Amino acid sequence: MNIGDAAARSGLPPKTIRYYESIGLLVADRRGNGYRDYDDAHVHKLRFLHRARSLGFSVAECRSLLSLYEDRGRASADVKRLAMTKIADIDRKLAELQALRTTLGALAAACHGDDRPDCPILDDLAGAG
Amino acid sequence: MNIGDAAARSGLPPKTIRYYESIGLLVADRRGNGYRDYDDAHVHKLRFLHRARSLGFSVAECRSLLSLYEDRGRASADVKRLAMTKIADIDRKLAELQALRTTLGALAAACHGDDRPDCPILDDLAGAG
DNA sequence: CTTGACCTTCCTGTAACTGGAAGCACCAGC
DNA sequence: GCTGGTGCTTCCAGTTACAGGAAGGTCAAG
Repeated sequence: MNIGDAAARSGLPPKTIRYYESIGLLVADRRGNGYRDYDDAHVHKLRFLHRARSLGFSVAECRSLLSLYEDRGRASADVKRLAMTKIADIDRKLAELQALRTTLGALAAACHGDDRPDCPILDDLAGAG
Repeated sequence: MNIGDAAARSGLPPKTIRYYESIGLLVADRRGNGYRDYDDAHVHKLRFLHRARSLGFSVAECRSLLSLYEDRGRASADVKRLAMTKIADIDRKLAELQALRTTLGALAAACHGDDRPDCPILDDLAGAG
């Protein structure tokens, strides 16, 4: 099938699929006219990549996951290790964002937000840096 | 003072300060030898930028904040609006990350993580995309 | 006078695409 | 056979917010 159909079935835009091929992540076959040619196995892997990306795995991590996926004899521990690392990353980001949320929330709450020039938000930015 | 001192006092690397100047965010004076020259007002604004960036404001938003900061007659409502938008962004990201965290956590918990090839994480990636 | 630290500009690379231009392929209709 | 429209190809540029590094000028100390 053409890249457009593969895109529709995988949920990834054609541009992204070509990009993945350009970095060697998933290379398609070619037909006589130069068009890329996809079969169900390709689409399956594209969906795999789509899901993995949406779960926050980087493209580099997707490359590992894909090769683990294609390796019939791999140990589940290898996959779990990647997942645990990713979870730790997420927890760090969550903590950071929550701290930001708290700080900004407090500043916004302290700001009366009317037409007066006095503003605790700017005061904080100016003073606490 | 030289850019190195301004960097030390503001907490921003010289590279970043030059970058900010290159995009017109904060332009320094120049001395006869071509060196950038900073005074306390510059350093103050650099610290302002440093703090605002660390609070998650984009460089574009920092530009707005800085011009609001320099505008003695601005209304605090303008600043608060920016902050509230940013808070909404943060809340969206938090929700996304928490959903990721839940999904990945469940997958990792279901994976026995030993040397057997059976792996719920890969099964999910393969099937749920 | 030399050494080393600091400054300058410019170029490249990062992550993961997205948008757009120029040009070929294919199919339907006339 | 020709035309139109859609889809495919490649390649180039832009995005965000810098970081790394090269080549070369400047300055203070010894």
